[in-house]
Amino acid sequence: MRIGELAEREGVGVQTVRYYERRGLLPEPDRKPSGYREYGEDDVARLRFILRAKALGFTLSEIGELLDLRVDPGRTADDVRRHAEEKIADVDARIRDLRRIRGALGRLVESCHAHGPPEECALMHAIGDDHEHRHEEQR
Amino acid sequence: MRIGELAEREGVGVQTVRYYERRGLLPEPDRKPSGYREYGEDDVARLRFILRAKALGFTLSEIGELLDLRVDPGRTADDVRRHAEEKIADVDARIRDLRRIRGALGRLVESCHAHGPPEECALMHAIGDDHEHRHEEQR
DNA sequence: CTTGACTCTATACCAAGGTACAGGGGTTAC
DNA sequence: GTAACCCCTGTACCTTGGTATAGAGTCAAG
Repeated sequence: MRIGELAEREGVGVQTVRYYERRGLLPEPDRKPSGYREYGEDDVARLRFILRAKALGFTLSEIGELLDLRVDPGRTADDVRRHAEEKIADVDARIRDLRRIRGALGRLVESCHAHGPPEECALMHAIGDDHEHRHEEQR
Repeated sequence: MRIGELAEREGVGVQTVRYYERRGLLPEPDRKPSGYREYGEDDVARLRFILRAKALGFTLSEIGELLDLRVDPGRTADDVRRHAEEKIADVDARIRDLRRIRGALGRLVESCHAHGPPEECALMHAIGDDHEHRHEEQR
């Protein structure tokens, strides 16, 4: 398929697809004799992964690192494993924080069910009551 | 406490704190006669919430909406409930996606434990095998 | 009573992640 | 063969979320 179809299938602009290629997130595709880029289903899957990971708060650089965990002759399995374990710790921390927010939102909805004006909200405390938190996380 | 102490306690710059105030994420604090901003523990908690939510991929605008779910005379409980339910759906979707990535990373580490070169990676499929996905999510 | 570290406002600048031309060529349908 | 519509490269521009700088006031220690 051509770039327009790929872009439309994932709901982004063609410029964005070319931008991801420049950033090294998408591989340089084969070209038709005309010079047109030619994509396959693998590219759709890869683009989809990029978009969802982005919505989860990963930067494009981090997404690049995630994608680089894939087969790459010249890297040892041990190296890949270490990187993957770092990412796992990061992902686990995000899930924990999201669950706290989720819980607080749930309680907020509960408190709104019966009585009139909304109650004091536990949202901030949900995520703030943990003092041993990673400080490098400020993107 | 003054702005410098607040900023240092959460590991950001004073400019950032003032920027959040301009964006309406932090309330305008009381001022000393000198004009210096004066902060309390509530502000620390609120700032911490903002920073963590940001690391989870929420934009500053979305964080504003989350914070606005708090007590605000003039909003009905029903209104707050509806907004909170939207946020819950969003948060649940993020947790689902993160768990998929987490699972795929876990399998990747498993595959690296015993044998030499890393195996073909299921990372993309982990997050891509679901065709009824929200398309407004492209931030 | 001055020096150094902090604060104030206002404005300018920056990086990330796109998005929009400009100028040119390919492709397909009539 | 000529519209209408795609694609190409290259460059310029935009928004978000800050960060830095300029010029001036404040505060505590010595």
